[in-house]
Amino acid sequence: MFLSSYESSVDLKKRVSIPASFRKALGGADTVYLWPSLDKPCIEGAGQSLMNEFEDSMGDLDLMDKRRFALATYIMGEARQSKFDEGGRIVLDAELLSNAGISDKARFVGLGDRFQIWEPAAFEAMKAEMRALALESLGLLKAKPRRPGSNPQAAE
Amino acid sequence: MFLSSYESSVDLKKRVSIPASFRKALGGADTVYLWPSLDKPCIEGAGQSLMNEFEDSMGDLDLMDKRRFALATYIMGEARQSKFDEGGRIVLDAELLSNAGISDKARFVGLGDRFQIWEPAAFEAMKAEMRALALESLGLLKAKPRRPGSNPQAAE
DNA sequence: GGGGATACCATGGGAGCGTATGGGCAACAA
DNA sequence: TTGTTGCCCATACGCTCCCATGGTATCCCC
Repeated sequence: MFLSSYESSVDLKKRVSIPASFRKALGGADTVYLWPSLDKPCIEGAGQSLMNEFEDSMGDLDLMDKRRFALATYIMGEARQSKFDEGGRIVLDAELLSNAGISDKARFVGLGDRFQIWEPAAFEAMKAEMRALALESLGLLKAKPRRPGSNPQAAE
Repeated sequence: MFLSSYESSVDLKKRVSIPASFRKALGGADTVYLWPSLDKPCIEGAGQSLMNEFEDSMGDLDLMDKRRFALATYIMGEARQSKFDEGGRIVLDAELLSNAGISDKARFVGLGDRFQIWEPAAFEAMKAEMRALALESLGLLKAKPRRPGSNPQAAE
């Protein structure tokens, strides 16, 4: 699971270190998938498993469904597979960088099944904007009844 | 279950001992999840099971739901997984400490399924404030006339 | 009940390792 | 050639893990 957030620097060769904990979350694989976010000025990234989920979900749509084509174009078409070096770094290409407005600092933000890479100031601004909504939405979590399968013992 | 409250000191390396009873509440696991409280100047913490509940609850929201994104950003993006050493200590990073205003003393407060870490004076202030509010609220309850449709049994 | 032994807990310090980051070099394309 | 890309080595710092110490509460035995 991608958790927490980290800031790392982009060097002259446009390389950034993927946070060590994110690399561990990828479970030993040496590649990540990256794509420009559809609706936000940032880069999104994930491992093989989320990519497979996308593929499966798309498989549920009709072959000629326009939406399928749109999704394929924007997700499959825009995604890149990046291999990181032994230092755990990847190279961000110019398109990804400019889409997110990143120059020399990049903030990695874990979102569970995926992560995002933001220009630090832009991330702070977005977060401030989201705060009220997050507070409201907390109620959604609390309202959830305990499911039969869960193990209450583990919390004690 | 996280119960009662304890005060422990933060050393030069920003380490704090997790109260022994809290460690027992984690049921043998050697990690805790920590995140800055969304609405209070303190740190919140919990074990794996509460984190799983968060993740599951979020999974119920639609992928493009703004609330899902807000929650993911504030919960997954802010939470850290901390492993404690054999002495039962964890390291608090600078962001968590500054958000809670903690310098050299930390008060652990059990809240059942999670716990909070406060700067001792801030905790006392909050408690005093809560007490006043609780007293006021009691007055409101007494003043309230019994409604016709209500069930007197349930209130007694 | 007093005294001591023991186990556990909180806290301090040090050493080794992993991570982040900079730079060099060769292969390849424009 | 010149710039770009992938691969490798080098280094410093910070963090994690481990060992050590002192204090306290509990239990047992005398």
